Amino acid sequence: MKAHLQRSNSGRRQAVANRAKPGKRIIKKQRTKERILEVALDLFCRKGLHGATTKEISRKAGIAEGTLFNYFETKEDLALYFFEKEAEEVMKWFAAEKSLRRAPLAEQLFSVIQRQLDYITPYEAFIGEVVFRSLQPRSKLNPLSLESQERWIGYLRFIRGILEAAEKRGEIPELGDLGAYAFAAYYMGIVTYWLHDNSRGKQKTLALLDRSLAMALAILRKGDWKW
Amino acid sequence: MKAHLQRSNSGRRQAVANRAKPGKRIIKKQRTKERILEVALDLFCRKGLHGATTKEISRKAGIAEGTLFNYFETKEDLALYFFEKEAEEVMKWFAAEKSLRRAPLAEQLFSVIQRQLDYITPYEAFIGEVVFRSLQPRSKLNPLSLESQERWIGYLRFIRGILEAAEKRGEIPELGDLGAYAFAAYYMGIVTYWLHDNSRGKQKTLALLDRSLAMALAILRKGDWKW
DNA sequence: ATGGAATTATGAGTGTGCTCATATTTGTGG
DNA sequence: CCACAAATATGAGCACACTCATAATTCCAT
Repeated sequence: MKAHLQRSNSGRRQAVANRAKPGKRIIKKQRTKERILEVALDLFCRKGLHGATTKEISRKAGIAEGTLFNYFETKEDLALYFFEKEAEEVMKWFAAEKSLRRAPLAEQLFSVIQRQLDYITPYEAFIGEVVFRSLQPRSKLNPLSLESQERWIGYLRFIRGILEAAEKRGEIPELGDLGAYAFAAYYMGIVTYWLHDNSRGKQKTLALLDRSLAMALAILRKGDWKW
Repeated sequence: MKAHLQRSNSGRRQAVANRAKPGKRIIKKQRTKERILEVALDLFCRKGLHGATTKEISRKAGIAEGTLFNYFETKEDLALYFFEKEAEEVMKWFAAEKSLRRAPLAEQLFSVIQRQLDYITPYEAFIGEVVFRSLQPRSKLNPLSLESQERWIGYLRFIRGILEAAEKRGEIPELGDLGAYAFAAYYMGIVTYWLHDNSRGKQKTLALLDRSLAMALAILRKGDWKW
């Protein structure tokens, strides 16, 4: 088991002791991370993931080339950070949005996806290069296999929760794990469509979302499918 | 417009003139390509796409490092070759299999996917690293964007053809381009599931295929969805 | 304040995928 | 058979992502 990043045990003591003093180290660390992310976002958008080099990112962030890798294991991880944050963000948002709690499933899912798409809009230029790689397991011979899968576990549980609630309300039959799994595949399809959608305000994608979700749920409601 | 590979105009004259004499060049070329593919398949399976190096592939194939790139633009392209060949293969097979021509759509699609999965079984260890990259557009800033999309056009047209025939038979409503598009997303989901399926003979995947296809088509048959 | 431990920064070094000017091989017309 | 052109092979060289031994910084007990 390798520790890819230089790790610290800080924070544990901090959390217990004085919470008003963040400490010079933590502040610096956070500032550096923010600078990296800021510069990386700019370069990824302008040059794409492939076109932007870690050397340039480091230079413009004012750090040494090696320092970058103390913050992100790989360049790909750096790019994926934006995608991961978007998932976290939407989960928080959904938890807070109480009016959605009792809305019909179609509306919930539509809102979730729409919100996610909104969120990744600034990353449109490079997110396509990276999204699918995060989904895929690396080679089974590669020790990173599990790790890359874990990225999605939190999100899948989130979706699973939404679906389970709908199952309990009797909106849809019991789908089990496959429900969230199917949704993930569906979401990936939507993102792909979205990436190629040149209509104003991505209207076409929104229309497709609306129609396809309505259709899928209308169907699930009708039949009594036994899985 | 760059020509990435050293190209030849050979073959044109050959085709018109003497077809019994392949010519030393063409033979050598083909042999080299075969050796590369043989070695690459072995190494990709044993070490994964990331673990196998172009240096080792070249060495074991008995060619210089640079020669490899006269045959395949990138290492990724080399790996994708196996996936592309599989698509070609299944299209040929389907065209030849006359009994399938008038089979119900579910059976057709099931057969197609099952055949494709069978075909990629030897590549299981590394295909996951590569499949999704071929689907995705590279960055819009990257000139390779269109190219990587073109990989799928042939296959999508093939699926489109099958769906259109079913539309004309009245099996399903008219879906337009979205039909093939949805199928591709579905297929990607199945492949992902297949990659993680450890059941004997991938039974779970086959069961899922069966159920999900039957369900999807039963649904499409029922409603009169206007797109 | 001070020494020492824990943490973070550094950049020369490594092996990689890939390029390109050059050399070699193959095909063709005289 | 011989020049000449076209196609193909070659490997030194390049920029890249990433590593790691070492240096610099921060923290804390004394």
